[in-house]
Amino acid sequence: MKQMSDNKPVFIQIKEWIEQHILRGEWSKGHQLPSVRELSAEFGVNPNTIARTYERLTMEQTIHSVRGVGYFVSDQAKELIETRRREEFRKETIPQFIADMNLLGIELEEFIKHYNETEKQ
Amino acid sequence: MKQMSDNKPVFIQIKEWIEQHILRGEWSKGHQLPSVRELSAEFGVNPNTIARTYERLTMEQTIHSVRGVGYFVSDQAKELIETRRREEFRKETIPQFIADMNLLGIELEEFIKHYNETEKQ
Amino acid sequence: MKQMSDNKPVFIQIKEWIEQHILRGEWSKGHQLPSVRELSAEFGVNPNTIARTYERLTMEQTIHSVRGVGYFVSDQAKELIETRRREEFRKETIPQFIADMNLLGIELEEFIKHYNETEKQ
Amino acid sequence: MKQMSDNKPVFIQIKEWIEQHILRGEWSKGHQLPSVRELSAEFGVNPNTIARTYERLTMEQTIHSVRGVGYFVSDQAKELIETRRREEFRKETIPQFIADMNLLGIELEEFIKHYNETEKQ
DNA sequence: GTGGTCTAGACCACA
DNA sequence: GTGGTCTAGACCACT
Repeated sequence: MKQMSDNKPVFIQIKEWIEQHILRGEWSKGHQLPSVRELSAEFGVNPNTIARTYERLTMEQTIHSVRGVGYFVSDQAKELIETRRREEFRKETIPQFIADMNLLGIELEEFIKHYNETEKQ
Repeated sequence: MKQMSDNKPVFIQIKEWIEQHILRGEWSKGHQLPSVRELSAEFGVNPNTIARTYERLTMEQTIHSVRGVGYFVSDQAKELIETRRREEFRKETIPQFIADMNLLGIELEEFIKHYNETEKQ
Repeated sequence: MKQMSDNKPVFIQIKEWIEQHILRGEWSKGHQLPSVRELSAEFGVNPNTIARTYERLTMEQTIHSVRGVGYFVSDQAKELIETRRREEFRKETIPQFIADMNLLGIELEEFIKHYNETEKQ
Repeated sequence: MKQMSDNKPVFIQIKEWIEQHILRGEWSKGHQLPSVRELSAEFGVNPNTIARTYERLTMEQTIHSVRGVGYFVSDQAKELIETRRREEFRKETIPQFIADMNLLGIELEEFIKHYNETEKQ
């Protein structure tokens, strides 16, 4: 059974887990997603929770359902996710991150060191 | 009346607003904070909400109360906040930030450019 | 409906009532606590009061919440409570108790007599 | 300026400070207490707070006022305080203390050791 | 005036 | 159903 972190709602965590697969190219367009039952078993959550995740992803046009068959990754899925996330990252995450660095006195050098160490792995 | 963003709970936003004042040195140790009623008027929220904020800050030993008198910034307040936040930033924020950069294909150069532009301001 | 003494705030009394259950081993790690509404009915207090109790126990890492599910006893709960209480007892309660004995002229023998009588019960 | 601990209301702390003097025999019956102004200066509190302390002690017949002269320790003061405190100590403090010892697994031997060490000082 | 506790009731997010 | 946040208003203890 997959492990989940705390804090975030479960259905958001599963949504992000799915988006990771798409972003990394592991699930490309047309790929069939695991069934609701399958995924609910894997995460140990109520099927309703998975249904809710799929519903949300459908609303965002990341996936689409084919009645009686299952859910599939949409054609534009990867681009949509990337665009949305990049924009948010540049407009909100980066400025906030830099503001925090300044406030806490974290130097750019320290960040670059962290970055390079992560890259090597 | 002070403006607040959405997303986060109000009492957390006010907590962070207070911590900013302390981190920036505007409210140093021994400084008396605005009274519960005063601050509730300033933010346009219920006094209970401010009381909750102060209660939490008290439990974190950032401030302390004197009954019938008011709330005061604790001696170790700034150090406590900085220590807590730096630890969280290094252990959680930075790794997550770098993971997102990689996932979204944001280059280190772009980040450094953002950083330098922010610095100049 | 459970009975409570006066003097102490209600939410503290309920907090201690919960800690007793944990200390006595009746509620071990992973045990699900009564829901906020359930306990508020049992003690005849407002749900907010129970929520406050649970919130404080959460901040002390004695319990933790799972949204939409409930509150659970944390793994380290018993040890945490015991450590905190023992420390307080040794550093504050015992010295104060002995000071009072001396001040009031209560002899050690009398205390030991009380102690042994209690033990037999 | 005298130091005060936290937690307890100031006027209670001052009340207990006065009672200590009487219990220890330092202020025997007929002894004139410090004036309100004097004591308020010594403790660094508002004169109202001292007035309230004296008022309470007067109500409990521990002291009495002579108009235009000051406050004096009553004849039965020491006995009154001792009786009240001893009763409370035997009926409430000791049983609670022993219950806590059992709950926290503090042995009688440890208590006696604490007791003897305090005695030597 | 200050903080501390509590009730009553609302609305939201989550499973 | 669960917890989480917030408002409105009350009463108390303390300075």
